[in-house]
Amino acid sequence: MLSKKTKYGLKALTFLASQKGKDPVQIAEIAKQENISQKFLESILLSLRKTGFLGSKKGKGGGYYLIKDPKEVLMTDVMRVLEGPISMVPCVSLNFYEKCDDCPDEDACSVHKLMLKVRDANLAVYRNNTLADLLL
Amino acid sequence: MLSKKTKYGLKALTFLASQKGKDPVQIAEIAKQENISQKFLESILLSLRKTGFLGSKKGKGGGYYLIKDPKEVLMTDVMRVLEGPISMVPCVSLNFYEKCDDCPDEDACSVHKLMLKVRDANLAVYRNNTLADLLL
DNA sequence: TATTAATCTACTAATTCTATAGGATAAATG
DNA sequence: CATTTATCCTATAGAATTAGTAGATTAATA
Repeated sequence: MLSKKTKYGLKALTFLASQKGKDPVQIAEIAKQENISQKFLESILLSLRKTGFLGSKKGKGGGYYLIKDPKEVLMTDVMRVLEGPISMVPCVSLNFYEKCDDCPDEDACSVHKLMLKVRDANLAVYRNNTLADLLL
Repeated sequence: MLSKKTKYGLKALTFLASQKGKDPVQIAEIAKQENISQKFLESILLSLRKTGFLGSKKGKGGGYYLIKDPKEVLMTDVMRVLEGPISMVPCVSLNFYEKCDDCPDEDACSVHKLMLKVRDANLAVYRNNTLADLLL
């Protein structure tokens, strides 16, 4: 299941991408438009800022704004930050690889074999979609 | 992340599929060979029996055995039983559809749009793989 | 300086996951 | 028919994760 964090994060990014200008948008505005708990959204936007997707401005007229062009924002990167590894098991992860403690031989593992295919299929989708592709 | 339940279930199914004869295999034997907690595996095998993947026999010489030919066991069905819906959000699920309570218009939802593609990609993998494909 | 809005820390409630315990039931064997 | 063997079933408990809340702080603007 997709976490609410990811769901809300994607909606917020899409909302910001759909704004005409590059003026900062307040958390409260995004939360209202997208039906998201404001306090929860607050922490999500913060993490998106710390990972380089958003910029922010404090005080009056402040808010969040996209740093890059939506066409340059790959879903692989967004998903890894919001949802975590794209792989369903660490032993097939490109960016978060870990050996299974219970599995003596990776190459002989049926789960490993299946999850490799699943990983590749998901990567293909995320690599071929940018924030701009979510816009309409 | 793939749950341990699914991981263990897949390993058990593969183990049973790799057996030469159709003689029942005891839980203890599978648990030992695959490094799985026996009691946990017990409940997993039980659910696989109740959903028509396995048969069982009690008493001495008893155990679990595959009911179908591994070639006939689709990963779509296995995954749905062990891991639940293949879709990451209910609003794109074929078998477990539910409307999002926060989303006024599905067709305008960026998350919906992306997750449709993800679902299709995953379905393609699971539909094209049977238990027999995990064997080597 | 007053107002506005993001920042940060800490905490809580609910849910799900991963088991474990213990007895009931059924089948085979001698 | 009694004993052994192994599945069946219910209940429960600890750990981890998720989702959300509270409240004080910091920075920018007018």
